[in-house]
Amino acid sequence: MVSRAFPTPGHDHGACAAQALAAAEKLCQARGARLTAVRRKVLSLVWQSHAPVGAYDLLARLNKGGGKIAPIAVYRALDFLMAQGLVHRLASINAYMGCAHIGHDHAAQFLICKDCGCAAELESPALRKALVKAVAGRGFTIDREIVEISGLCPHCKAS
Amino acid sequence: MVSRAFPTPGHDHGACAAQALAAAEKLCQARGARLTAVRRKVLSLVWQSHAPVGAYDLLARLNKGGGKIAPIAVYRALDFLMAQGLVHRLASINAYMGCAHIGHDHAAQFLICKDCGCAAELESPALRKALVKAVAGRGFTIDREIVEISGLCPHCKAS
DNA sequence: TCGTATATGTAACGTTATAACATTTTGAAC
DNA sequence: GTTCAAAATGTTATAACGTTACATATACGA
Ligand SMILES: [Zn+2]
Ligand SMILES: [Zn+2]
Ligand SMILES: [Zn+2]
Ligand SMILES: [Zn+2]
Repeated sequence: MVSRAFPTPGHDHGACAAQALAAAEKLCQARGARLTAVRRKVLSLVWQSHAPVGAYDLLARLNKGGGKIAPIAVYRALDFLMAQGLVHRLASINAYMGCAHIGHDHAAQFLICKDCGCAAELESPALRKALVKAVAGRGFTIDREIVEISGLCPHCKAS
Repeated sequence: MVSRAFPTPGHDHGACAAQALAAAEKLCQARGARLTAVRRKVLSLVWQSHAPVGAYDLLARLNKGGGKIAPIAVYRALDFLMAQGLVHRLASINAYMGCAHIGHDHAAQFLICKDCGCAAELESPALRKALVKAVAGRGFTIDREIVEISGLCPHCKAS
């Protein structure tokens, strides 16, 4: 499920994953984009938790059980998924996470917990606005924005 | 010099570098931090331009002329320089740039031009404030913030 | 079914960063 | 000045992340 709160340790994550996969399926169908077996598998692996996962971790999970998929296959799948807005890349930790706001076409901001490894999208219009405004005076034309905030999530802070 | 505008192609960059190196020297002295030969050299290489530079680029420049310095030496120097706030790392491009606001102890934001490769620090209190505010409601404790905006600088836009 | 565009397979390679351990340098205490 | 420990550097190898190049297979409309 798309939750506005930071992912709770005990939540029904099966629902998150199922919802995300279903939405992806639907979106790709609508666009005529081909969500192939490999891509679908990678997407489901990305959604195994709310902790962003590295490409080689995904690769290992894919190959668990004797597969021989090469790194490039994972990167190609991730490229497709990112192009469709189904997955985000977190530059600060070289990892990938499922998008919780499929279809919104957003420039997202991320919260990353250093303790549990989970991440969440902030998607704050106010922050985005402040950013655009801050840049405006400098004569700079924005193409891409990366906002990644690391720290302690509420659940880890409590424990 | 510390310029508030995006670095101009024709500016007196020798002055930028000289000022930055002098400030670094002074700061380290005051702190009792050891700005050794390697570290000073790396810092000066970082300041060769306003375009963030990769660690292996720095390594190549260091070894130009037959040196045999290993990668780890560059990373150690960069670690020191970052710890002292003299250099920033840009996660989105795996590159390093000199800090233009030595001593301010700031959480900086960066503008990166895709065309000329130059970068500048934004250091907008308003943006920082908006970010903190946006996160506030989520119960998240901020440790580190990464804001990297890529696009076209005013000079490249003009040409 | 033909032909082309898209997707995947295969192998090698490039780039970025760190681990582990030996040696040297530094600066202060004696 | 000698001694000693901390800090810095040297050395070697390896981990982690990502891409190039080219061959093959699959999908899908004409
Ligand atoms: Zn969940
Ligand atoms: Zn946490
Ligand atoms: Zn300059
Ligand atoms: Zn430019």
